[in-house]
Amino acid sequence: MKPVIFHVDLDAFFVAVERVVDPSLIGKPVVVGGSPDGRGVVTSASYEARVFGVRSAMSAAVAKRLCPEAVFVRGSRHLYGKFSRQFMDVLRDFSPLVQPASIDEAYMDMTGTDRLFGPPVEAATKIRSRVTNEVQLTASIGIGESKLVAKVASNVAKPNGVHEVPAGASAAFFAPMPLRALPGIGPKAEKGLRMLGIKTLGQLARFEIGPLRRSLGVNHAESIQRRARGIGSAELSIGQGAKSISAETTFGEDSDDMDFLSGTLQKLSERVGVRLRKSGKFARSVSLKLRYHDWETISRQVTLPAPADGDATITTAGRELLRKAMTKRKAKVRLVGVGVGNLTEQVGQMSLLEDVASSGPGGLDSRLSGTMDKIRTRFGHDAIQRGQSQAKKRE
DNA sequence: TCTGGGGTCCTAGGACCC
DNA sequence: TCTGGGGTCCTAGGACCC
Repeated sequence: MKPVIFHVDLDAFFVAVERVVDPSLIGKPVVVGGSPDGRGVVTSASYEARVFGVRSAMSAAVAKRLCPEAVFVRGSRHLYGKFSRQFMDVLRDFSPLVQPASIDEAYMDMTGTDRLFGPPVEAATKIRSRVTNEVQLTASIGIGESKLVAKVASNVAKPNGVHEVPAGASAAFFAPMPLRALPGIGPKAEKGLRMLGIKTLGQLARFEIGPLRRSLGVNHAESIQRRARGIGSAELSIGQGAKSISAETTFGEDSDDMDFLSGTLQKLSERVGVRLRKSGKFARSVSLKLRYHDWETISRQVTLPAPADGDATITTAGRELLRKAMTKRKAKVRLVGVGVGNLTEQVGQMSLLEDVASSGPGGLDSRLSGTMDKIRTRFGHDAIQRGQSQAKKRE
């Protein structure tokens, strides 16, 4: 049986949620994102704002210049998470195979559901009306024989529509499209391909592999060309959870004050730690990210002696990386970030020789952090703080 | 115009082991 | 005293996506 994959994508998600909460925003140009007076960028713009050229990822200051009458909204992760969960729950009523791809989109394997919901387009209509009724948001759905085709099709369907690409018609569907329509071709790849005279996916699909390899690298060239021909996987990956967890912040003003940087790093580490413990996993590595005033961005990583989930372990490792990095390049910094990676589900057998009393799983740091999580859940995040972060409150 | 925050995947080099 | 080849782990950086 030919696979039937849906890609379901909420329309202008952040803006749409803000309008559910505050209906006075309906019909106005709305920009969700950072402050236009500081270093904010646009996360999402309503269609009314897009008319003025406002796009996501552009600086909020520029957006304001393009569209002075736009309403700027800060946005709340928490709120978006709530809507996202409701949305995913609706999808799971239609198929057990749902793969969330981000906060506002998911793939569904709808193969063989005809008898339950009718042919694909009819099923898509049912899903969309349930999303509208229960989550108060509109969704667009792309239907194809692979995740790749479904994803591109949902973009064609936008806003508030359905687009089906029949099995076997994928290559023809892609052929006239511009390069950037293919997920995986960004600004760099587009530039390289344009220099070869390639403008459409059809041209890319037929192009000689030799020059493509020289432009994109051997592996990338072959995978991009395969995708341009409409060939993609229909396999959904379900329920693996995050592979890394990180938190970062950009300062209002660049700083090279070690006390300040170190204090910020501790707060970020605690935020990461809370999410890590919530996931039930343990980290085998800790990473630091620094962006200097001149936009040079570095990352440094260490592997921990044993998997850990405690705040102090993350903070200590991050501090050590920070100290080394700032010794090597002492310049003002605009962004600092901390992350954990190589997450493991289970804790291996601990060697008796290993000193894990303080940092390891079930060790002092892990248990203390867990206790702090419980207190924070009951009384709020600021109810309790570990030693050193109190003196350094100056964000 | 001046660039957020959260992720994923890939590449490439060096260390280390057999 | 002139050095192979394969595999795995670790680290750094970059492209890309939402």
